[in-house]
Amino acid sequence: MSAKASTAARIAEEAAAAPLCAVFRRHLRSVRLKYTPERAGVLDAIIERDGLFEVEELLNDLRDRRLRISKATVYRTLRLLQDAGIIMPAQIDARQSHYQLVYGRAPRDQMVCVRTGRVIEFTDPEIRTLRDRICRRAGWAPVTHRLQIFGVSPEDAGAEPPAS
Amino acid sequence: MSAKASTAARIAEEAAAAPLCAVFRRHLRSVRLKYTPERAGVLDAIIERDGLFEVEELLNDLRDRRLRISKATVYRTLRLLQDAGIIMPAQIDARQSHYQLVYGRAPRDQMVCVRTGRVIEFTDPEIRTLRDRICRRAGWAPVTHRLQIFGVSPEDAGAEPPAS
DNA sequence: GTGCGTGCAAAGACTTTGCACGTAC
DNA sequence: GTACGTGCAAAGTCTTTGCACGCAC
Repeated sequence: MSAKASTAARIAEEAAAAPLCAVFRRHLRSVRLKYTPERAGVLDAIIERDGLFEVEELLNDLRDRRLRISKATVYRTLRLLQDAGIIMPAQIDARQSHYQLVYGRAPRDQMVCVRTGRVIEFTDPEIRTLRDRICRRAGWAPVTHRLQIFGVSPEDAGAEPPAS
Repeated sequence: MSAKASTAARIAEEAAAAPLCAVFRRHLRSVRLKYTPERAGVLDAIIERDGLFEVEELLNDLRDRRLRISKATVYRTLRLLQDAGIIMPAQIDARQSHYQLVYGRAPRDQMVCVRTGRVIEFTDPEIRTLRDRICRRAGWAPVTHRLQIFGVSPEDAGAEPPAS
């Protein structure tokens, strides 16, 4: 990806990110809950992470920002954000819990290197087209999808398999 | 899927299933481990399950067959089967651990109903083609993939969202 | 007798829950 | 004062590990 394309993508994402807190607020109101500083803090940290993140990272980020938000609250907020359709579990790895920001952006697909575990995110419009075609044939209404391609990246082709 | 197609598929799968224990045995030998009755029992139970399964189901199946194989051994065997490339984690749900049989069969993709959590497996050749094209462009060597399409199935269109 | 395999129970990693206290309308 | 939110610690769920015993070559 060129620097130019990446910059354009970032600007587009920042524009999309702006209303996220509004989306969250709207959802909370609809279920009669409040938009508290803790909840806002968690969402902000997620937006900063831009895409894929782990709970552990989020907790660190919040700690770094001197926001003292308990683990319990973070987990509770993650569930609310899921309900709001803002994030979804990414499930890269069974042990660690990864989530990804999904609201207002095309689903990010992942290529995972089976040698090193390295994850590269990408979006391919053809996947979406194919997904919608498959759904149409089956009579389903598509909502989103998750695609993980496992393979060996050229950089890691000589690497040892991970310790696991 | 018609009864005829399903029968044909089953026969094909049974043919493919036969050598699975040989594949496992070969892998075990290559890492200087033994093909024990416990390990065979776990693999058999997985083959019976045909595709997607959870650890809990496996444990029940083994118990039903009066095979007393401890949970620890099942988990240890699952790891070996993963190493052998026979199964892989399916990660449908963060809580339950799902696995799927992958050796010698096209990866099964899943459509997950967001209303009910119902999972339907399918295989679409175009997905594989697209996957390989994406890999080629990126210089990766494809190994396998996992695709989950989330949507609303026609049968469940009126259903309540799950309790979660 | 060395190496591997197993079951059991304990320990781990991560997540959820119960509870008491706070705060806002 | 009612309803919701939070932190803390405890409980829970699922998985892995430590250890002693057993078996096979």
